[in-house]
Amino acid sequence: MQATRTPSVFADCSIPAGLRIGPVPGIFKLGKYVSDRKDAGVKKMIRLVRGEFVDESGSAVHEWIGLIRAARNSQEQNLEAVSDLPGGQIFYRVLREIQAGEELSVWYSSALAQWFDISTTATPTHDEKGEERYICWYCWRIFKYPNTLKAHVHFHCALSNGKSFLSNEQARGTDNFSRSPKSGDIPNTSSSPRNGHNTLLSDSAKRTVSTSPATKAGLLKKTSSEEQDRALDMSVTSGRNPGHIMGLGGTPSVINSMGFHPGVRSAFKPMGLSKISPAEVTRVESNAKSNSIGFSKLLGSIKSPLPNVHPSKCAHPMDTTPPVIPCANTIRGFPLLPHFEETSAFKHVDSRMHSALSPSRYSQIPSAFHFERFPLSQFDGGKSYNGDCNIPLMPFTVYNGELLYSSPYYPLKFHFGNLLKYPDTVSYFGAPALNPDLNSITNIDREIAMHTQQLSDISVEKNRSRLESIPTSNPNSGKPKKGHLCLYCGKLYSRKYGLKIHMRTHTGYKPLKCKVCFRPFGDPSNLNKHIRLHAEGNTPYRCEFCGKVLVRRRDLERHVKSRHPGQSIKKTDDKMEDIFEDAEQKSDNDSDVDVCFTDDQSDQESSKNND
DNA sequence: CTGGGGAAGGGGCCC
DNA sequence: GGGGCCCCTTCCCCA
Repeated sequence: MQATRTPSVFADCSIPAGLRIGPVPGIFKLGKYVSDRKDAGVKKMIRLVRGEFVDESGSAVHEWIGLIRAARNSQEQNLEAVSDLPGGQIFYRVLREIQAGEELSVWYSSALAQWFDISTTATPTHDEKGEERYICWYCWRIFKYPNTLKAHVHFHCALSNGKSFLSNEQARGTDNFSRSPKSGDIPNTSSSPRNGHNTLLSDSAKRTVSTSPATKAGLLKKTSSEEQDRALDMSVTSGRNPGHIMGLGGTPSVINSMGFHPGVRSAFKPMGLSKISPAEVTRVESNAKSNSIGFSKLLGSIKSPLPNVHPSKCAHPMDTTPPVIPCANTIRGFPLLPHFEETSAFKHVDSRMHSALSPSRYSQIPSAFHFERFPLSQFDGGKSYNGDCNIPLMPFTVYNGELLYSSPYYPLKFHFGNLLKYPDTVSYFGAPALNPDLNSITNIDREIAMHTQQLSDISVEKNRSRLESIPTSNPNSGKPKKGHLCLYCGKLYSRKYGLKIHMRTHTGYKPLKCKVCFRPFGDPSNLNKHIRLHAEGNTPYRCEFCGKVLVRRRDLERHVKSRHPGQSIKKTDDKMEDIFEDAEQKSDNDSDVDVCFTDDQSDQESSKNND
């Protein structure tokens, strides 16, 4: 899915430094929607008229201030968000003179960043090209800009709990960042803004918000549009909800006691893997497999991984209350899945997987909704229901002999499309994993852990629309569709292999590498396509009108269409066909022997070398 | 306009 | 025959 292009605010005239814009209405969530990529949206021009900022239609500040983009770094930042009092009204202060035509771009002042528990620093690392990159030491995502990383950690990272370990130095504990600044000088009041991203709003809650004092005061004069939502996420609960996340930022010791040590490379692998011996992994896997004997047995074993939490409370996995997680393979409360194959996510289902998927979300989804779409009979006797909550842990259905889990989630691309790819095929643990499967487990588990949290941000309405597009075996919908269903996005594939490759788009697992440039690929077809690029001059498509050589038929067609309008490509050119075949054969040979290899193969090779 | 990658569908081979 | 896989091709998106 392509991200909606949102307007951004530009200066229509020069704006002198020191001026204030604001106040910012609504719940302040600056940066929640910032990404490394900046879409070219509609320009909203603002100017100073008699000392007041208005846009081209004369609208006052609160109408458009939410459209001002979050700055990705200090270079593009020309405003800073400030507040006179902790928890008070927030304004944007002009840091330097803004030229006419320049985009307004804002980031937190230091004080405000502390108040919001957002890191004030992020130390870059460098990629293989020497370009600066910012790594989230929780989930290993890589960002181009410091602020996108900060926002990621604060708003989105499933593994950070919103904490701010951003730089290598911080991660190693060489400063005080391991301690939430908010637990210090600034009191952690119920109006503290952090935590919004962990909440999910019911309709009633939305109504509550809509009648909040802020709304009544006219600050939220207009219903929040998508655009305004970027900065003023009004659709989520604030301090009015004394919810389960509150206190997270103020209880760092509890979090740390869970054994996570940012920056220590083993800190990630380990939560899932270091504590599990290969034998243990095998055991868990075999358990899962044995469970697959009967779904009723499997489903009946589903329990919350948080034994201290009464199911009726439907505690969120991010809740800080239960620091003790009995499962060995967890990431700070996010259970890691046992070893399972890429495509077997619906095959070897472990009970903890389901409980990891944030039962609290379901606690706020009208249960009738699930019942309606997933009749009890489809849940294998209803054993997937939590008896105390009377809420289904996961909408299961069994179809074609496979356990289908109809994801109520939105397509994941929606969430990750703005993020840079992280180095999927490199070893995260300093050295290549001895067992390639373990490496893949890590990728898959990490992805799932992240997806779990990312997905928890999604509104019920989106879930509903998503669910409605999921193929079901509903007798009313005619002949049931056959195929292999993707756990994540609900897509149906006619072939299992197709699903396997597709799953890699969710998990990020890219076992194939170009041996020339080491670029990783998840899809062998794409690797082969890529490999052709290395076959210099040996490309099969040459323009018969100008001699230009192109690597794909599409390129040639596009080229002829644009450069030689009216001309057409000959249907088949024997000579070209020969060249193509030669190139193909070369490519095939190369791909078998020299050019591409999988992690497995490379491991075999390395082990041979070691021998 | 062009180059490149992501994703997916379908044909075909091998076991 | 079915499963797994490779490969080609196409479409789409993006820089």
